[in-house]
Amino acid sequence: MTLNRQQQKLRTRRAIIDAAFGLLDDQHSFSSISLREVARAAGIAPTSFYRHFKDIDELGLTLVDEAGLTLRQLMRQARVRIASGGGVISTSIDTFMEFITANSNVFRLLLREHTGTSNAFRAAVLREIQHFTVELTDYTVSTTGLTKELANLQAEAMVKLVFSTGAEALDLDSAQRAQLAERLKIQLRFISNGASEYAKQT
Amino acid sequence: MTLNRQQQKLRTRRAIIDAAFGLLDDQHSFSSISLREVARAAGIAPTSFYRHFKDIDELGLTLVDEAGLTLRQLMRQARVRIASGGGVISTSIDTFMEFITANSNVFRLLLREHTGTSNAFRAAVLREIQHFTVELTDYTVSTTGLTKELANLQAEAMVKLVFSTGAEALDLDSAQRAQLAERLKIQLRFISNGASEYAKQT
DNA sequence: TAAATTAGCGTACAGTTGTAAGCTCAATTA
DNA sequence: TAATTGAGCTTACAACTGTACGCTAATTTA
Repeated sequence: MTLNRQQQKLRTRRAIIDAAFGLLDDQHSFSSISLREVARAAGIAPTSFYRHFKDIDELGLTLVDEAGLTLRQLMRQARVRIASGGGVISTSIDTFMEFITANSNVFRLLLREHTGTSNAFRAAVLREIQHFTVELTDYTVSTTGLTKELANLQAEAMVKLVFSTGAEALDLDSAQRAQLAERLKIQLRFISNGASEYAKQT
Repeated sequence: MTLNRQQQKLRTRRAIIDAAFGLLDDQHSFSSISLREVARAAGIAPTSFYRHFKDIDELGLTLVDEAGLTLRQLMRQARVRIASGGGVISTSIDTFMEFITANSNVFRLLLREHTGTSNAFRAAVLREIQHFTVELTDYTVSTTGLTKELANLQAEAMVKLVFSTGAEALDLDSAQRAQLAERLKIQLRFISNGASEYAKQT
């Protein structure tokens, strides 16, 4: 079972991407790792890197894209779980917390590049998060009587709060994390109920 | 009017701190600037840096501390404005938006180090933000009938939402920023009203 | 006044970075 | 089969990094 050229190239590309993800943790951000480090971890010569990516930023955007894919898997998983019963908020947050526990480096990448030094990176992350917000807006419109306008405001606030809390959770142990999740659920109910009230008043 | 040694040393220290702040913008984070760059901008030899700071991280923590001070000025300013009339939420957000416009580099520093690679930095920023939350909690307890527990949940959600929105505002022009501020005010009302409702129900 | 302290400097060095140039050799194409 | 392509390599270099070491000269202390 020999690989042809294309397959081998893809395999090396994968090795680079995986190596880069593997180098990320709470102490190492994407901007702090060098092209040479990535190449070393991927088992290739530094100059071979250029056969796959124009420069390190192109790799970074690829990582953000892959992180976005993982995020969408999260959404799908949450939908499945909600369909099979349980509170919407509670189920979503439980799923989310499991996600950042299992994919903390992926989540960290998004968080950091969201406020990072590259405009392109920030825009790419923003796109992924907005995807989240749009989805939640649609869901809210279809399950409540809220206008699209109000649903969007509610969804945006919720997503921001969830991501912000997720960032905080990264530094906590699982007991504290569970506690934080419960607090978050109440806070999301504030928003949800507050938006309904607001809709009634106008 | 000659300076003595202590005064001169303080003056150089200030030059280093100011130089470091001056090097920060949307494209340059603290971790991306080098000790040599800072020294160059401050007009001293690289090795002289060590007469003032143990290493670059010690400078970083100093910057975070100064940023915290600036943040507290913001709170004070908001309190003054609220006292002289106008809605609490609206006045606070207007003050906040002016603050991040006038001190975008300071705010960016806090945002970035909040999710940065240094545990010490993250902790330092967290402390500053919690200061904010505590203050808002106290205020909420004293102006509404909410329990400290609920007031704290409300304040935390609000602060997270405000900072998160502030991060987004950094990349926008003033017109978009104003629009974002109005949306934020409504979202804060969601939280405020939602929390009141929640308190009634229990 | 003599001695001690110290902010700031210049020199130096080892380590790392990104990437240019050109080679090898296996897979692909003609 | 012969010619072409291209992934990956080695070598090389200039630019930069943090920081060790020891000096200078002015201030401060005794």
